[in-house]
Amino acid sequence: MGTIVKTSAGEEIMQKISDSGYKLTESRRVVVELALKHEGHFSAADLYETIKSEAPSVGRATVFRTLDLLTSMQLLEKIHLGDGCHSYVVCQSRHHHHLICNTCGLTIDFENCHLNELLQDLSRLTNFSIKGHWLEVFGQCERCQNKEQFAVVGSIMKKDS
Amino acid sequence: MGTIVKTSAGEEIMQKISDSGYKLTESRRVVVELALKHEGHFSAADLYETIKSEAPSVGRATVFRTLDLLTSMQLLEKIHLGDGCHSYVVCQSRHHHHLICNTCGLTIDFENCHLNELLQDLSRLTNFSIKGHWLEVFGQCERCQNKEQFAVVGSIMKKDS
DNA sequence: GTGAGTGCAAAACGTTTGCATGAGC
DNA sequence: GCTCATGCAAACGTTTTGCACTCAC
Repeated sequence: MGTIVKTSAGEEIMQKISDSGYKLTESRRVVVELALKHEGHFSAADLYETIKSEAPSVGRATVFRTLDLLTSMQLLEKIHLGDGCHSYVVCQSRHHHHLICNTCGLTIDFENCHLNELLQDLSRLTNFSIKGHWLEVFGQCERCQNKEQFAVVGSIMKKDS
Repeated sequence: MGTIVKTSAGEEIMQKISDSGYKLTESRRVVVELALKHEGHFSAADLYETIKSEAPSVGRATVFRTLDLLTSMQLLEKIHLGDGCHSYVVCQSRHHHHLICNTCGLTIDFENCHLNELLQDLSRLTNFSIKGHWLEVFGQCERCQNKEQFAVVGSIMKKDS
């Protein structure tokens, strides 16, 4: 307990932190490694819960500060879920969007949004100077679709267990 | 001061509230009318500030409760700004998206997002069952673009006023 | 050695809730 | 008159901040 396995992706991020002139501290390494452990998106609270059990010496404020740092370096991205909560996802490419599983949180990136034509039309019609856009797609991943079928059967079988 | 002008749009919303079986109270009327006063999006805090000066008897909790009610009736929609704050916009049509001015908050709805092809591709590639999507476009409206030009000139002219 | 970074606790923030009172139907 | 809705205040969860200490450079 308490041993944080260092991943290569984590080391890569630590390198970028160092390259940007920030110090390589143990707390930052913990936050980075545990953030990478999450398959999909995660909230600050999720991450802090994990940290409390795996590396209890790291404080809550440090989690928020490190998440902010990573977000400002575009290594993480803040996303919004349907219910209004915000979460973070690890960020790979420059301009991209997310396909998010509402059930398990699995997040898949995609790049080409084919929106250029729409944005040009909008700009022409409204005289807005368009600065950016934000697209998120919600659904259910293959695994959760299958699980849900099993779950229904299961709940019938062991009702009021 | 303290006089809430009743708009026809406001009366229309009040009618829908009544039709849905909710009571037509003075507080709800105040929230609806002052929400309609906002040209673009507004936060709960924005609205409560306005209410504190125009109708100070209405409590904070009522503002939140009424915003929730209007959102659940799809008369308002909760949107997310780039910085992570949520705001509300008055909602006209069924499926639509928003073009938002980053400077003044002016919000323009548009309906056709031409995303069907993209969503089909995504579904095919990932085996996700796609439930919905969310698109917001950010930019600067014509008026704010012009204002910004003046503002630059202005600040040069009366620097350190 | 120095200052950026930290942990802790308290504060701030936005939002929700419990409850006695009041207004709409 | 009955109930829903309200105002108030307190509680809540999340995020930020102030401060003394410490660790990476």
